[in-house]
Amino acid sequence: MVPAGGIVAQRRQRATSADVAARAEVSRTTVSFVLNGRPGAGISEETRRRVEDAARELGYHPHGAARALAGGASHTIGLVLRQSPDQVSVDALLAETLFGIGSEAHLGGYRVLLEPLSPDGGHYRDLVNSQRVDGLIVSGPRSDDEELVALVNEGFPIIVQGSLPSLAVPSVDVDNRAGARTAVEHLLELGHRRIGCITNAPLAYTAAADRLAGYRDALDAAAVAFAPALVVQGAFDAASGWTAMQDLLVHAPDVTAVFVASDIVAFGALRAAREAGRRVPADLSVVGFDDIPLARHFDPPLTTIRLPARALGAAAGRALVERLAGRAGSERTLLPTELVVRDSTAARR
Amino acid sequence: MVPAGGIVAQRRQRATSADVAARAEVSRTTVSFVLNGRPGAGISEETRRRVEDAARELGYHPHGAARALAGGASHTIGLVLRQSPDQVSVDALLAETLFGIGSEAHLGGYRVLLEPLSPDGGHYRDLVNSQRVDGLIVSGPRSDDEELVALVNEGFPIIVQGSLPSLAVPSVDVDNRAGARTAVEHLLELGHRRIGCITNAPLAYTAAADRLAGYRDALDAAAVAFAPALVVQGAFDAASGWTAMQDLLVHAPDVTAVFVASDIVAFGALRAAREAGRRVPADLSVVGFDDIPLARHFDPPLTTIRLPARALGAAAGRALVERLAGRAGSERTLLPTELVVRDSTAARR
DNA sequence: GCGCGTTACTAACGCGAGTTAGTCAGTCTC
DNA sequence: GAGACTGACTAACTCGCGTTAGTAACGCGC
Repeated sequence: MVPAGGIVAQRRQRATSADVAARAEVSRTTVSFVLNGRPGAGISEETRRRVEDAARELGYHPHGAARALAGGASHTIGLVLRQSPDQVSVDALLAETLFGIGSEAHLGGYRVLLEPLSPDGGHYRDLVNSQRVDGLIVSGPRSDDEELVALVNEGFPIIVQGSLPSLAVPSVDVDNRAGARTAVEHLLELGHRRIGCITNAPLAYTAAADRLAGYRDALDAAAVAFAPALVVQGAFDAASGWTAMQDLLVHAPDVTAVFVASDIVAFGALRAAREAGRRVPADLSVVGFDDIPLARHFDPPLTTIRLPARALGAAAGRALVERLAGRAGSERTLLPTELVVRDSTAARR
Repeated sequence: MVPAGGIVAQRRQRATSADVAARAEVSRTTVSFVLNGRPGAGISEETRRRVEDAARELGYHPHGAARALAGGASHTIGLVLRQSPDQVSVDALLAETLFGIGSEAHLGGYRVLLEPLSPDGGHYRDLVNSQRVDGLIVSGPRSDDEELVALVNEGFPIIVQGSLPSLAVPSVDVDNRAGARTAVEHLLELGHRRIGCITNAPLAYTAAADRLAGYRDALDAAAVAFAPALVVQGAFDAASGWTAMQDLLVHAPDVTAVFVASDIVAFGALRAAREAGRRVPADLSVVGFDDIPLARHFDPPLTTIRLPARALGAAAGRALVERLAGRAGSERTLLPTELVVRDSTAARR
């Protein structure tokens, strides 16, 4: 029968460690020792069992805040997400990244507190001040982020996801340069020599500069002269790729291949190529970068460099967990990329 | 001079409310009253100022865990993110959604704790048990989610983002049905009468069923007979759209327009149309749904229904905050969509 | 000059854990 | 058989804050 008083479900009173102690007829200290598997604490097998049984029977779950207060650690890491133009492709892979971070955090016994910031500001300092997080992962950092600089200088545990050459802080990123190099090597192997490059963003962005450097690396290694006229800057979106490819085909009509340092930009570039009457890959080979989910459905399906989003998140999470455990990891982790060959590239005729 | 002992920056000892009290020469209680602006507590202007000054000078920030423990509320909401196939398009808009949730949570004084789950399982019950969150937003729920059912029955504050008709729980979703209707009305206004429909997912997904219902609504209102042969099921990705459109054009070659209930699926459909020699929009008008960032760059730029991702997140956040404040909101919130006319639709010739 | 109501505070308890410094009984050593 | 040691626990303190119950001073009415 439903007790009088209403339809609201009775909220069973939470069991505390004192309840467990009472039920197991031991002290709270013993409960704490048993449940936290404290090494070196002499606990008899019999007592241990009694405590564990009592905890189970009462449905005991330690109270997070109490534990944080007493233990001096929140067991929580903060994830600062900054929405900025260079993130558009990362956005597409955001879900993957989050899962990566989350799974590693869990392995280390941490939860993830999210702090989404608008591009033009917003503070996360308070997360640190209020001791809500033990460490931070800052994604898409800007070099003019004073909060970040201050926190790093104070020695607060931070891992940056992305690149921030101006600041000495451990970071995790994809190996943009090596990835770009791989992309261009693929084109070289197909016999192309006049290879254009459309950047993913203005070169002030390190990711863009790095990818361009990878392009040059590949050319240098193959002893192909670098021609500045073959490089056009894109800017995050497909529209920029469209105009960039138009430019390129006008000023360097003899290119037989183009490395476009972003799938989204490449999407626009493909269209421009089509409109200029160049068949891809028959007349023009195109390699992208990122491998967004839609890339396999481009027309033609895009050969590209896969950005390991989940692994990236996992690496960031792991690095922070390691750091919090006192094990200092490497200062900079670069994740390898992978060439995914589809139908937008072909041997030079 | 750097003090002996190492390069590690001195971590200034955090100030506690007791420190503030000492400095202001009042009791800790007074500090608490002042800083929490407690109504009805007689505090003289002079004292208030002394406390505020002391707090500022010491750089005092209340300790989150202590506050949670004493206050009985974590001031944190949990966000459960489930990665499932029907989320692919939502994924593309995930960043926006997160910002929406985050900003509303902040307004209500809450932080967001993220719990990413794999499609095949993972638990979030523990977030609740450990009192780490005061409420939950569950995104992409499944009707067979027993944890969810149990928590809802216990009266735990939950807002579902998406649809879950089988469970009586407050939810927030985009108005799929009305959006689809708008899309099809647009086609009808352009003079089309043989209008196909490619669903975004199998009809077991409520979003897919709702969008199909909106399609029928529009036809009914215009007294256009519904023809089952004009409906083909898509399944999340562009490949499914490709085959669906091929099917449709074979079995109903006389269609002059198609409503595709997902931009990503539409992307594949556009390609199939092109390959079948149908020019869009001259021979065939296409309307999508979602307005993913890339839609404006499709070939042709896609007319579609905008899914207000940020507003969706904000609505979910607001609903939960309201609920936690004891103000019961509506059980179900449906957000309006907006027709975005681009170049994939034209008047019937 | 005693009670009553304000005003402006404060002492002390409680939240639910983790942790330090024991206690106490039994065993081993020489 | 006194002292050292070990094993198995526990009393009591701590973390930083919110909050309840109370106090002390003051004015006011009669």
